[in-house]
Amino acid sequence: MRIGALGQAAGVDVETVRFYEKSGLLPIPARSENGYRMYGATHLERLAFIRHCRALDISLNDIKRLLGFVAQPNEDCGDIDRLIDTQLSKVRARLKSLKALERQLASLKGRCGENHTAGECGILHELVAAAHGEACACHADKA
Amino acid sequence: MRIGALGQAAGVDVETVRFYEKSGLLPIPARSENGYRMYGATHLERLAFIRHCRALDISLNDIKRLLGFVAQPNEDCGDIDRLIDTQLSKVRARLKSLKALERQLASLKGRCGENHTAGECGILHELVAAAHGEACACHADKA
DNA sequence: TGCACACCCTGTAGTTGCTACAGGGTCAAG
DNA sequence: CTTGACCCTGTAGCAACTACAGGGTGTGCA
Repeated sequence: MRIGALGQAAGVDVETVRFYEKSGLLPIPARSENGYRMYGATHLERLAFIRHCRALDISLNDIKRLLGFVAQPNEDCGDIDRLIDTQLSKVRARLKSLKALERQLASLKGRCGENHTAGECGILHELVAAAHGEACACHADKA
Repeated sequence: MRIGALGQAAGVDVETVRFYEKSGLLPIPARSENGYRMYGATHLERLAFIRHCRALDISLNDIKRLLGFVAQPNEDCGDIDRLIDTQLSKVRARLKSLKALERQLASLKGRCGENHTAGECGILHELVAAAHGEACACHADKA
């Protein structure tokens, strides 16, 4: 199959496929006479693997490491476990800070008030207050 | 004050300060004889405002819009309200997908199992299964 | 035969929000 | 008089793509 078909099968843009090849994640494919890339089932599998890992927000670098394990099944897999663990920690940390963020934004929201000019806008007021280091609604929420 | 003092006062790297200036977020400061940037209290306020907005994950572009409102207090502030609202939606969407991610990673974690070779690794197994489109632990979790 | 159109190629530049140099100038203390 | 901390400009790098520009290829239709 050609790059377009591969991309479609995996739900990936053709540019992204070429990008993965350039990044060393997808093996260099054979070329047909006219120079078009020719892919087989193994390429599709590999691409699906990459996309699944990306859906888990695993970095391209880490995916490269995982692909190394797929290629060498006799290696110790402790690193795989640690990789997933690290990934989970990252996600949980981000989750925590996003939750704080949500609280802050939610408390800002609706503060706009009745006076619909920027000078009287509650939101802008709060943001400027923060710039002065005063207690603002969004930081007060931390407690 | 010079750029180093400003940066320290706002908790920002000097390179970042110059970057904000180049991006049009910080007004161009006066220069002393030797060409050093000279800042005053208004610059510090402005910088603090920017950092606070960044802490709320507001994009530099949106911050520029907010600064426009600060400069023109008589404008209608409806856009400010909408901006915060959009920001909140973004954060909530990201939160949702991160939560799904956490579930998926958590279910992968610990699947490594007893056999400590990559070929027998449960995690790798699951990831490869996903590449085949089979039900894998992390996607089965969706229900 | 001619041409439109969809697909493919390479290579480079753009996105966001910084960060990290390289290669220089300035200034006060020891 | 030299060391060191600070400042300057300008450019390149990060992640993970995305979007061209400027070309070639191949199929269908009139």
